[in-house]
Amino acid sequence: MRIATYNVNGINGRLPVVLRWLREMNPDVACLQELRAPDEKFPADAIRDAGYEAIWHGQKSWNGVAILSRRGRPVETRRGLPGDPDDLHSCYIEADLGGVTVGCIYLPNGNPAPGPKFDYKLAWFKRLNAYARTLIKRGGPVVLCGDFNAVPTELDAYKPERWVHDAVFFPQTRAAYAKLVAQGWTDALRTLHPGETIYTYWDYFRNAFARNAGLRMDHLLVSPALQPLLKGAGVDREVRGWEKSSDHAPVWIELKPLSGGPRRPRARARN
DNA sequence: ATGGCTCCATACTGGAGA
Repeated sequence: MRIATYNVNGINGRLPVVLRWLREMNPDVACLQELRAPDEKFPADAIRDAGYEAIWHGQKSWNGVAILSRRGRPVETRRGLPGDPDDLHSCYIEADLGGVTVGCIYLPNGNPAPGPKFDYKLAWFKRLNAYARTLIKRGGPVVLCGDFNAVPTELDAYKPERWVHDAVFFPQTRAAYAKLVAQGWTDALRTLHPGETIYTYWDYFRNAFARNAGLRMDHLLVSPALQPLLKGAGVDREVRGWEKSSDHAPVWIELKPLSGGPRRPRARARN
């Protein structure tokens, strides 16, 4: 089972790229961020024609998250993080997909930092961490993925010194991310590829992609119950080089099939 | 410190992204 996350930077402007990516990479589940479209402008028909059922939480111009599945309709379990009923930003949606809980995150960017936008980012991060802890305590199989707008370590940035004044690399941002992972989550990309240069974002300026001047800030975190099933992780890097690409590339994990339960014999292989 | 590029809105320009 392949679960992917992709910050599309405008679902309608990006639709041809997204459909091509779904067709070529064929993820079972796709979490999208930065739809930048209200609910009524989500291209549900085109996505259904591509073989995916979807749930989404849109917003005019900014933010917006969606979960797509080609293995049956995602069953929505939450939209929006708990802890602030006045927060109207569309930045979190969650679904059950065949027994796996998948949370799709668009963590606020927070620039300029310091300032009120950065304060909002840190407050949002704090709410995420509080909620993520309840997921860990519940003990089930969970994937939390998306654009965290957090660059975990210096290894995850080309020329990290250029980013020290940016909200994605601020010490408080990295500390919040480290605190989240320390709850028991496995950062899939980094755990399976320790020491490697892995980027998921290259800005549109300065020919950044061609120079591989990127950042790693799109992440897939798996809960302890899923960690033994994690068998692969990667970045669909070539998508970033396609015509009219997002500034992010899709990122994915591959999970072994969930067993039907501790006492149930393994199902016989289907042809 | 700024700009480079690209998206969206309702547009001939500006805000946000990171």
